[in-house]
Amino acid sequence: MAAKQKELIVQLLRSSKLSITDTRVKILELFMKSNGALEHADFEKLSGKSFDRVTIYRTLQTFLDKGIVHKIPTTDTSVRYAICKSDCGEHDHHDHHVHFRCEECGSTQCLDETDIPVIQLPKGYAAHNVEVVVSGVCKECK
Amino acid sequence: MAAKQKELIVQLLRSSKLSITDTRVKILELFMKSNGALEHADFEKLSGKSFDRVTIYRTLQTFLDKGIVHKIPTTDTSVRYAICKSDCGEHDHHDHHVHFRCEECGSTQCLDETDIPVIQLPKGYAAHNVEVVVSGVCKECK
DNA sequence: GTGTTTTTTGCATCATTGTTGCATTTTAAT
DNA sequence: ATTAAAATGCAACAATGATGCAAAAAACAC
Repeated sequence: MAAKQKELIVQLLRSSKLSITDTRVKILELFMKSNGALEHADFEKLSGKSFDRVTIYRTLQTFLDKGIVHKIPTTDTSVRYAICKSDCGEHDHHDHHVHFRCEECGSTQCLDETDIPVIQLPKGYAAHNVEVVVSGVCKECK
Repeated sequence: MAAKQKELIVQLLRSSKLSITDTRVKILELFMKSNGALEHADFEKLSGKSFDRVTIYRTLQTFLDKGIVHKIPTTDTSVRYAICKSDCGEHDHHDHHVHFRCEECGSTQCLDETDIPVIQLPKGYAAHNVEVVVSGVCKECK
């Protein structure tokens, strides 16, 4: 089980041409364990303070650069990251799914099955990426 | 012109049961002058440093509480505010339009004419609010 | 208008978040 | 096992935001 997951993580890092380090493996484990988005503070808590703040920042930035994770828009100063399930490459990164923020439990989830609609913009605007964040009550809290 | 705008601002503050102060009037003027979203740092710059940082924070929070402005989601730590054009009340606040973030000039605009689509969520989820942020190139930068 | 009460502001202080430079450690490659 | 490259931890710093409290300004009553 855990060994299998570790193997997956190693593969993922290899295919992104990243060295295998404790921090990276641990952070990816945390991503896979949680079914929602995580923010920086979560990693400090969940990892049991074993990693330096700065290392976590740099690790998340590296994962972003490589398209392993993506950011989710928020209306506050928090920065939330979710792991990319599908076809996010290093250079052409798009999230083709909706993000859901539960007002009860505060969790943020990726609704992978829910496609984002096509938005008809006014003349003169060119769209590269569309982010949809729905807030409400999730199925666990209902 | 300017007198007329001032009058509008006073009316707006009165109808929200807020006292008329220099800071509030100035910040609302800046909102009306700019056709996009503003963040805290903008007010410090645009107002010519004449107001205290804390006062600006508190003023924006007050406007949020009263439904005069709303926040726009971002993927970084910045918090962007836009003035509510339409039917945002104190308790039932919804933005029924799309936000556009230009990758060239960095501005964020409200596309008041562009309605947000209805999102079909998975079973068990209840939606209260939907935020759509499109990024790309705006008509000024094209 | 004047005086009083309430609200707002400015300042000092503190907490949190994120960044950078550099020495040390770890990983990868030979 | 040795060496070169990359990642980490630490110290220091900057930016953002919050809170308590005294001074100033606005609103209200007269």
